[in-house]
Amino acid sequence: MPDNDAPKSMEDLVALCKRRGFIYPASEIYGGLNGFWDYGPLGTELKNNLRDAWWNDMVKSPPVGPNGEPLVILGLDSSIIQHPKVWEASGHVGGFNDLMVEDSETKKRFRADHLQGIYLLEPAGDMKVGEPYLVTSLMERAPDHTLVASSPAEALSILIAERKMQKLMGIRALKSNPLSGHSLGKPPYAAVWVDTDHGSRYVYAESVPIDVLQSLPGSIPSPFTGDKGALAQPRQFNLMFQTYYGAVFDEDHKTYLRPETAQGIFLNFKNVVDTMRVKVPFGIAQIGKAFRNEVTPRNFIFRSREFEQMEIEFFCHGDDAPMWYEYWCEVRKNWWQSVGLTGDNIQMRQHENEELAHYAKDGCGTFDIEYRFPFTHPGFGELEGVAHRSDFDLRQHREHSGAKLEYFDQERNERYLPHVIEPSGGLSRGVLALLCEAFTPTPERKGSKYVMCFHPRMAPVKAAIFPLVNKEGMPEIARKLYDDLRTRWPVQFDVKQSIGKRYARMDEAGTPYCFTIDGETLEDQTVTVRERDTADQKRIAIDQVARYVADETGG
RNA sequence: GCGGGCGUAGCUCAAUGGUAGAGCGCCAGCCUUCCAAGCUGGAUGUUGACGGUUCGAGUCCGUUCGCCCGCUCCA
Repeated sequence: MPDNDAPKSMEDLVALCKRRGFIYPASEIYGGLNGFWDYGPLGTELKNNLRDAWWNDMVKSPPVGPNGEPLVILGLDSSIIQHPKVWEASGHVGGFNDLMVEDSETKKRFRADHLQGIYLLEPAGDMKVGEPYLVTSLMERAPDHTLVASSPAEALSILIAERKMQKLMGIRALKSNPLSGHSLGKPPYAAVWVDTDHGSRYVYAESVPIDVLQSLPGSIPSPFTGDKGALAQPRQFNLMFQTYYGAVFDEDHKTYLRPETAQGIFLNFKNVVDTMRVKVPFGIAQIGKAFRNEVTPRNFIFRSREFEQMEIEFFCHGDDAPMWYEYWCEVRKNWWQSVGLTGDNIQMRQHENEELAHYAKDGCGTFDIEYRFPFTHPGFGELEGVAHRSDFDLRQHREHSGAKLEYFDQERNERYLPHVIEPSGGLSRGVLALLCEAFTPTPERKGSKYVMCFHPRMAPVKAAIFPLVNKEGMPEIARKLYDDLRTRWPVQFDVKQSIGKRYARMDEAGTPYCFTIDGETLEDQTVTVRERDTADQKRIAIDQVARYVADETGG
């Protein structure tokens, strides 16, 4: 079984994935494309198995709810390309078209051109000319030792009002009205003549130039905390893939590839309610591709630019949201364990307030289900987030589209926007977690260097059928067994080379069972079952093989 | 995005500026009665890409793409 104490080698895993047809670098013959990967034959089977298990367990046969009744979860498959206004309503467009600066402590962002500083024109004490000491921005009011304003003039008027600020700058008196203040050349938008401990001088405010932000990020205090050194380099956050619909590339037809599948569900909430005879609480589920221009794609398929999500939006009354939130955290963790992620490698983690996404601010929080990947070891990486999105999305779409999205609850005799609990899992990341969990070096075993210990339900190939030797009627019997099994499962038939080599090949593919026809089969109609993880063998009747595979693989 | 390392056969790696090779794997045949056994034969390369220097570049120089590590980042 996997040794969970030591991190496994990602390099070796990536090599095995390519060698055995799980995952290839995308566009490899052209040199590859950063942030994209292709699934090979075995990887596709693996991903399909994980996807089908989710769809079966969440949609076709959903879990039982707190009241003992099975939940109602309905499937959906919405467009990857949606109306451009969707992404304005969802909040994805707003913050990400301009250069943004992020405070690494609070995770808050502001537009770089909204960052404004108040400068001294002459040295005063420790302060130097041209270096920003107090910083303002358009963001909401910050802790008391920084200024927040929508314009330099406003910043200065706050400076006038706030005696503490004056103290920080060594200002004893303001001599002129800043709002009628001096023009000081290239655009100090406002200035004020002040008395300080070191004499009289100008103070003025202007946007902090981009090159100053880039060269001196450590010297600029954060507008949120006033701390220096917390601001990251300003950068363009073009998170979404732009595209155009229609044959003409015209700005009116610009839209985006979806960065999450969730919005398609919100767009169809009303359709589903109107057509499917459902009552709140219920869920809508969707599996599909999503696209994000990640700043730094890395760690194999963990952060790629094209990936696949498995999302449920579970609609409920706001009062019941905390209960459903707890419920889904439990259901989803159990599910990941059921597909083979067990032990200490999986954990739940509550988000801190600062890291909550924009849509989750008002909810009861976000739980991450995390997996200890080799590249995060001993830390963990996100596999799924269970978030309370409150009624944020339906409210946004109601405002932007004008559609009536309220739900009328007959039992409560109340019209309301449902709240949403969102278990949002990464299918691609799930595949990676399955690969990492299964990947087991076996230096002690003579046969194979690696075994992929997949849960039998997830294994891309369920079984292999071998004649022990390629003669004496064995291949014919093996072939008949193979023909029988292949209509129900992905199985392989192999007569070539030594039996040990064939077992070893199946170990690397993660095939859980090998059935071998040997001399004894000819006498008593039994075959050996060779188990992947232990290499143990036992005999079963040849006519029981199909039942054995069905029992062991859950199908 | 920054710094460092690395790109040669499917994989792991050789090859003073002078004819691109080995092992493993793969394929075929033989052999083989349970864990990459053995024998024989075979296929496989735009040396990541583009340009430059040179009589001649896998090797030197420049650019670019990709991968790995550390920062950074990851609404």
